[in-house]
Amino acid sequence: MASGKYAKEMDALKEHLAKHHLKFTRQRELILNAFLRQEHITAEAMYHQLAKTDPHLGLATIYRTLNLFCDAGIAQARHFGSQTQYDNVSHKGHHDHLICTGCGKIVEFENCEIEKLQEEVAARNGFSIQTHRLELYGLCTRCRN
Amino acid sequence: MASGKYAKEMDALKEHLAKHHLKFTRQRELILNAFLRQEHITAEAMYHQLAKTDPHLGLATIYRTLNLFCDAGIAQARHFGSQTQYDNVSHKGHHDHLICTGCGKIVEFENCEIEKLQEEVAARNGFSIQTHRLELYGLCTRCRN
DNA sequence: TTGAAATTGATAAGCCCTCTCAAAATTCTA
DNA sequence: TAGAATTTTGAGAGGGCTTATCAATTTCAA
Repeated sequence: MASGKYAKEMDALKEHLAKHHLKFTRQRELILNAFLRQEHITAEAMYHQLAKTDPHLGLATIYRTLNLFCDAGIAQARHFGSQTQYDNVSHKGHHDHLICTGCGKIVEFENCEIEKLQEEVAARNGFSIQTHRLELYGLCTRCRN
Repeated sequence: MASGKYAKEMDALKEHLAKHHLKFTRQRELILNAFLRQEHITAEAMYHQLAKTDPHLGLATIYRTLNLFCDAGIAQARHFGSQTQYDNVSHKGHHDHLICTGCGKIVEFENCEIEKLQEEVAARNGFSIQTHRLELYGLCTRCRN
């Protein structure tokens, strides 16, 4: 049992590592702690952020580790524009996105009723939801003219 | 007024072209007709599909044209994996997905209540929805053991 | 402690998409 | 309708983001 601020996710990671014969490294711990402070981040952004304290951390390692987090259910990759955003699944207030197809504007929102209906749909099909992704595409007020 | 199976979209395209001082070309007509037969397609897939009958149609032209369709409101780009999917906006019968993170099983579903709530959220934020994407990730019955 | 196996960092390579530019096609003008 | 002006096309070069490669290092189980 790990202790500390992010004990739950640390345990989830360790369990995933053990199950797949992977190893717990300084870099993985480092990147996990940095990642969990964010709601969502790109590999590039994390690279620059960590470079301040760990200048020798490679970009490839960041990518590999964030993808590992996705496998472990801690992160979720989302393609946004030309880059990949890694979302923090455990972040409270999971939010969804309204995306304007005209100007690219993004509005975040949260809706409990929708989430409840999602649970119902999942239950009807024998699924237990771990996470979800909802993106609404349309035109914002300004672009509708 | 265009005639034929896809008259409505053809008119929409011509109107957009006229408004922006662009030209109506053989390639644009060709690609539009091929595109409207699909629910969604990638530029690469369309390139190979059209190569059978028009081997000299360039990939860059496909990309340019599909992006033009997006500007004209006929198509909509969506990043999926490493590629861009161009969705046929006029296509009805949108469905969502339940995805098992254990075995990869995918179940399609449709839920009017969720769609209604989506409309409400969008309206509250001044958006008019063109399309959406909803994916629920979790474990199916079998994988939960 | 020791050896097998996994990971790392640097960079090359790959993929997807856009840019460039001369030749061709379309549209406008008279 | 002929010619001029403008846009588009096709082919390949270029660019951004991500993954593959590989020798050196680190982890972990026995």
